[in-house]
Amino acid sequence: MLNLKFIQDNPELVIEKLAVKRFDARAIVEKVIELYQRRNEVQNEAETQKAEMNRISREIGQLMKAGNMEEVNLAKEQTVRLKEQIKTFEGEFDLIDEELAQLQVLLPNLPASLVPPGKGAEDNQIVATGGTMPILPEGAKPHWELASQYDLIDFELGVKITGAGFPVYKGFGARIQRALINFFLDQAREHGYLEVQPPYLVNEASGFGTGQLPDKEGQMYHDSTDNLYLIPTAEVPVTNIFRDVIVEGKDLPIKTTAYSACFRREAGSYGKDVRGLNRLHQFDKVEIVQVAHPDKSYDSLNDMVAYVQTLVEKLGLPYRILRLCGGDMSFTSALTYDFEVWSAAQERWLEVSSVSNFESFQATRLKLRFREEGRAKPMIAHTLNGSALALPRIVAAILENYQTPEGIVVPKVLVPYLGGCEIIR
RNA sequence: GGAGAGAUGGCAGAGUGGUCGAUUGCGGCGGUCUUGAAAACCGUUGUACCGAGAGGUACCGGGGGUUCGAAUCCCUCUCUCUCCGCCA
Repeated sequence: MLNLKFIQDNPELVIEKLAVKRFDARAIVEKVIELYQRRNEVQNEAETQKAEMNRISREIGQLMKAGNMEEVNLAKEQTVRLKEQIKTFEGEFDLIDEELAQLQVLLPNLPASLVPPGKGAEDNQIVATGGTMPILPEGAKPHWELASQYDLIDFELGVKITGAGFPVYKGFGARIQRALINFFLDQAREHGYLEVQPPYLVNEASGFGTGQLPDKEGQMYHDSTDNLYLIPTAEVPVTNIFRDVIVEGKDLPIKTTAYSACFRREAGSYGKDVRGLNRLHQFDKVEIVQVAHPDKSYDSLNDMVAYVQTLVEKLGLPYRILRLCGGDMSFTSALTYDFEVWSAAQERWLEVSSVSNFESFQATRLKLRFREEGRAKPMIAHTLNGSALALPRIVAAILENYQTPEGIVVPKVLVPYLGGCEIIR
């Protein structure tokens, strides 16, 4: 979320920047400034009174010691009115503070200056492409048919056990999941990321910290008995490692990676978008997260994009990198690059990674700060994350792009992870 | 799930109603001494908000209450530990 003081000092900048995200912030910004000023006034009043109250209380202590009960009672009378006034001011303060907090979370993050204007997906900028489009054999099939032909994934069985969007992977289908997870984790580790295994359920504070709550509540599965949320991405538990933490400036950037299953309700999705592996309620993903110095966070972003690029290249998948336009960006992001791979039989691009710099937006919620050497006050850090990578669409692209009349050819980098198997027949 | 104990600053650990943001030790930082280091000694060492500043306010797991005054008393929630039960 945006810092209140920043909003107060830069109202026009906030409004202008958020217009790029097609968000009309004027009314909220004006209200925030008004409330913020009022809150400070009330705070000043309340604190002046409290100071007086503290003074009298100390005095009473002295008088009691001296045994001067008459003056004690006199002093006590003084506090009655003060107490009431303090209560009134504090009540108003709490009210305003709550209202401010509610407004504050309505404002999206400001887009970085690189973010192109635009409404939706069609306005995203293609900043890089790579790989070569495969020439598929006669009678090439989409991945859901291949999955069933080679008995790799059973969608119907998943429907029986749970429901749509919860496939059962079998045999090489299951092994290729495991292979990809290990491949991605090994790669991340080699690039300096610390591997962690986070919880798959998180509490409300964590959901708030990364920005899923309060507004994206409907996208997460929720256990109401214990008030816990199933994670939609490892970003949530991993980033929340750093909630309420002050790190050393010299340790930045802090690079963390985690594999997790991800759970998304995906309310409102339908049609070809949810066919086969295109969109699932449960899927596997390896996530990379960085905590960075504010001056260096765009270096981190570039570093992460370059890293993800090596992954899709090693898998031999044709890909393109998009810089998302204002209208297509997430609420929390300042700059996002999406990776898409070509799904040759479906003849469409599939998003397999989204790499974002959140600047101080998450860190402000998280109270994630760092201490720079030689500087007294801790400062808010920057956070970034990216998929590296999400499995299902990678699997879809591999199945489709690597199909031959003899079977599915295994990408070279995965062969050692599949016990030397070079083709799935 | 049942019974009991507990939660204090980076860590350990005092403090059971009055000047306590908090004794002390360790650790960290700065200094003296030393060719350098260690040891010893001296000093310093939380965060947030308000304020131009002086300074003020809040925070002793979270929330609420009693009181002129709460780390300290009461209620409640969460978590940790010990024992019992159950168990991958």
